Amino acid sequence: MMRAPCCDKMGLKKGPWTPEEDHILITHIQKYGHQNWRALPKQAGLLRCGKSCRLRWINYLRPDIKRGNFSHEEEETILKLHGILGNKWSAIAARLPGRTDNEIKNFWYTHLKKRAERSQMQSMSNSTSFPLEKAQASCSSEAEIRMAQVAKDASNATTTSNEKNPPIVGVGFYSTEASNGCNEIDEEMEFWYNLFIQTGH
DNA sequence: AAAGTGAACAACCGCGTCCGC
DNA sequence: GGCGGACGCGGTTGTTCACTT
Repeated sequence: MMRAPCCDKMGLKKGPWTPEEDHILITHIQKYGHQNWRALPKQAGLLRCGKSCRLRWINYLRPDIKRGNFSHEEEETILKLHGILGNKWSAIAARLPGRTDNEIKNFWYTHLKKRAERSQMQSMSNSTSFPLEKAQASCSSEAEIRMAQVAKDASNATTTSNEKNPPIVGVGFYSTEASNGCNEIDEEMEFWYNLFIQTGH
């Protein structure tokens, strides 16, 4: 199928948004809403493509956006949800009110990825005394199975396209818990299971 | 003070899916 | 049921800024 050209149209501005453009976009959306992103820039008198407007609004101009540093709780939540959901940034963002998928994605790649990798390396070295595979094999609890199902459902509910992402395997931060035994994993699973239930999935 | 380097963040791009015609 | 426009998502790139040499 032929894809309609979007941002490559001649005459459309690219690059950083100016305060004036932000003001125009905010005013227009507050007045008329955003039923049609494609038509919006023309109606508002912006030399931007609809995609660019949408991104700007969703990631920075929405009134409910929470700016500033991530709290420790938010960090932990991202780490855990990423372990469950993988790179489903929109699904993760849905569990963090005021945070956007782009913000979380950036935060992951600049901060948390290294932490998760360190954690994984640590678990690798620990695995000589207590192999992860062994732990996982013996810990394939009912809670774990439920958790996988819930995570899958939650992911499907919030996003539809994602064949590209690898299967969700909690090797990263879960592995450290794995080395401590099954009970903690079960508790962890139960916690996140309950969280999903409470949030409606 | 200038150059180099890496981290952090903003924005763009391509693709898959949805949905109306 | 097929087509095509629009939207949303995730990956990637570009830019800015802070820090080091």
